[in-house]
Amino acid sequence: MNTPLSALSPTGTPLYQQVKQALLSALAAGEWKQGEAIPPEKPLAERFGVSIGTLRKAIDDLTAENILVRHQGRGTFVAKHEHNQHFFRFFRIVRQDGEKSYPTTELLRFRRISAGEEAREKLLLAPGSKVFEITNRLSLHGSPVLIDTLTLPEALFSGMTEKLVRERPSTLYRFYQDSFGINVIGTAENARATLADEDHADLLGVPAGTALLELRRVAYSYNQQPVEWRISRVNTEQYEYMGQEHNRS
Amino acid sequence: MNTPLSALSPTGTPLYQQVKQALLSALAAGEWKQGEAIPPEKPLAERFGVSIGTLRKAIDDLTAENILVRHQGRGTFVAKHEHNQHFFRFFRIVRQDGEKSYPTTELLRFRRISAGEEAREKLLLAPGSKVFEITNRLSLHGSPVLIDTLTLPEALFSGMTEKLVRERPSTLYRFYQDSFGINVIGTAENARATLADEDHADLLGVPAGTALLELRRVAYSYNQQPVEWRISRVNTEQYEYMGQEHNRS
DNA sequence: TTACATTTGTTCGTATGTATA
DNA sequence: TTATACATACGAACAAATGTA
Repeated sequence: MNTPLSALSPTGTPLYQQVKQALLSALAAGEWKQGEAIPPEKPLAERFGVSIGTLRKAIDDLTAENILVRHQGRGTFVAKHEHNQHFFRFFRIVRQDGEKSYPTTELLRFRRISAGEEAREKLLLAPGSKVFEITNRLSLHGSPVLIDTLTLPEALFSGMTEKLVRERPSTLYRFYQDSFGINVIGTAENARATLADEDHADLLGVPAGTALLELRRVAYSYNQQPVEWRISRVNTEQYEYMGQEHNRS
Repeated sequence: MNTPLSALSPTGTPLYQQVKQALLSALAAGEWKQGEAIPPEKPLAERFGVSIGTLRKAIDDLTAENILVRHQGRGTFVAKHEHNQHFFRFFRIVRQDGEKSYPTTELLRFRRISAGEEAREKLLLAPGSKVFEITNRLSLHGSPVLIDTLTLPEALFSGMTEKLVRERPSTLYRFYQDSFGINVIGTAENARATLADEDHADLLGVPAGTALLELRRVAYSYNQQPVEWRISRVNTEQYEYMGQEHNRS
């Protein structure tokens, strides 16, 4: 039996937040692993010396933060951050009728170069820093729809090779996580319209001068660390970029 | 005294969600205006015939959605969506160096027409419904940058005239609020790339065939009620669309 | 299929603490 | 100081979902 929390931290912070911290500590200590169930509410409440309601409020917070997942009748589980769904959270190109599908990727080019000025600015790199530049073609429903040009700091992705990229068994962001320990947790994205140059027109199978949507994205890891700078050029004849909905109720 | 909710809707959806909907209905009916306090928890709980805890859970949801704001010791207030900051929350065009500025607007056209198919779909209107169609030109730093085509259901904006639009002293969304009691609390936005037609080229002062960013937006009020359907065509030679940042922590 | 035990979900009412006017 | 209002905490009861015997 553990010491009641309130005895350790008499006042100041609410009890349910102390419980939340205690749960986070237990998680960090590896007491329960990803995908595993944590103990039922009643035993946990007893362990921490609080009422069920207080324990539930702590768990409410943790589920809101996607750290725990509750399933009525089954239990409360440690969230897994490895679902494909999660990795596709940042892919926002859909058909104009709204139908979503998963893209297939072709690696077109892999280079190790000195970072250009814009890449250095976006990735907070010093002049002369080396980066990997990767060009991919993504297709939806069998037709090429967008060309991605990725820039990755060599410092963060040391050991990266074309072979690794080509043979990765999963999505790119999953690959970052599994092979380099880099978790993409957010992106900042801007959009412009451009005309397709010869190269892009060829790659997308459209005439030069076609209007393309140009998305410029920085992907961030913890602590706002930029880890990827990406320019996507999208043929929006049949597809469109689905913006995040703002504050709907 | 109102009828208890549970009597109207015996089972199925949880009580606290019924309370939440009832609160949203009261808000939509204008029972409390933005910035005003709603009644204290206890009277509200009695009015809906539920316990304080259930009422609080409903309000928890609404505060999480930024529809209500709680202040300990003062009360619970209808969130204000009337700060300039907020109104410009939905204006996301910035100069490519990142500098933001406020646009100036010119009214180019005002019409009352039958809603087209796409507008009907987006605004959930019956065939034959009348709408107001308003075309604006927005300029930044003195140069025209985008053409907005707005479609508004006549049913929601009855009494709308060109004169009112032209002489409104405030932003458009503020105008909706003050003159028609319509609160825009969210938007869903998609993006495509198009080529400028003759009209848009003239209005924006660019050659026909220039690539334009086309933003298609539905604005929502409470209960996902669509209130405005808008197509913006943006000259992104010097400006760009600043997407919402996704989930950074 | 049925019955049952387990676990989370919802709702209740009460008491006490804390912030505000 | 006092009254009001939201915040926290408690525990009990029943509902709903799940898995298993």
